Amino acid sequence: MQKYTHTFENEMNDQGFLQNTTEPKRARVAQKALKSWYLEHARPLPWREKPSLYGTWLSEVMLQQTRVETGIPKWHAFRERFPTVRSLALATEEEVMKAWEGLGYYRRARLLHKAAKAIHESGDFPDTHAGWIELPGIGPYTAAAIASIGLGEAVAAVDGNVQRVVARWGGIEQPVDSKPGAAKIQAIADAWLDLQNPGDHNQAVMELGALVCSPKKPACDNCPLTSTCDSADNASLWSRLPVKQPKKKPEAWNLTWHVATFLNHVAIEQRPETGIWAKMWAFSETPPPDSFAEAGDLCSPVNHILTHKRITATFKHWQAPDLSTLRTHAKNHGGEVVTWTEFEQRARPRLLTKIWNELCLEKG
DNA sequence: CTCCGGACGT
DNA sequence: ACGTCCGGAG
Repeated sequence: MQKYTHTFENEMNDQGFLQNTTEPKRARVAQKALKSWYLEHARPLPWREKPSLYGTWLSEVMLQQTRVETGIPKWHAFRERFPTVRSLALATEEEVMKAWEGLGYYRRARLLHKAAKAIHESGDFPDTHAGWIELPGIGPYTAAAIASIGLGEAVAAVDGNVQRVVARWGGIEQPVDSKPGAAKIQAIADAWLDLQNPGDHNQAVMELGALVCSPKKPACDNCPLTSTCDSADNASLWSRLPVKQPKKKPEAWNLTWHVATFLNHVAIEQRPETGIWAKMWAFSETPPPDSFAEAGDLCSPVNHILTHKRITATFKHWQAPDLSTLRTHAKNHGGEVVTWTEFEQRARPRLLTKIWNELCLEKG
């Protein structure tokens, strides 16, 4: 874990004078400003109200790759469904997946469940950063966030918000996702860290990234760091930062789902353990045998754009001659037959839930 | 459309 | 170091 050992060398300022304030001083000035700003501007987020390790852990995992506004209602619903880590540990994976429905990155739900079992098994939550990072689904950021917020451990948490704030503040031009770039970001984050109050400090940096130092239009006028920030009111700099390594284009993907039905019953299957929508419930990607009557498309092709795939999904409708044929067909694919209403209880990809009413309307 | 965002498997 | 996983906002 990162300690407060980094030191900066003295630098010339842009007037060419040797600065009488060393870089660590500059970091302390930023830290102080951040602290008082946060006292005034921290949002009343639900997991901050009655903080608990369980609530903090859940919020941090949910907020990996998920926006706060999306996370809030899901966090409440999840806590209601699984009030304790024990109840989560004793739940089935199916139930956990269902509670995660719509949040995306479904592996997070399975890793959260695995971690809950490990915590339940060991009798309590880990009480150090080192303990947390051992758990499934807990990486460097999440471990640091939980350890600082929940345990008061002095570790700097670096997420996307922090990368942006720090890269702009320090004028870091290297890609933040490269090894040298990440090291620079971490060094500054470590130098900023408030050792007395690491949890609030980390949240302050992230809050600043969310509320003020936003990706598109940072509000430098309202920023507590303007006096020390390299990018303050410098659009040609902040608009380029943070630098990220170029990402490859998503591939186009045509997906055909074969919707085999008999009256209000439908054959469904659980997707494989790996790949897109792992272990979510959907339709078969292979057509049923000849005894099924082709009944056209259930709806016009649906476009669903993800970062890594541009999906065009077609829903081909097939009518089974009778219920037992439908059941046999489903069973051959490791699937099962349910009513549409029962299907709604399963964890389904967003692509399905977003056009669910159209599918049901046409189901006949 | 473009951009945003952590963990983990390879 | 790079690819794979999702969904929502602008």
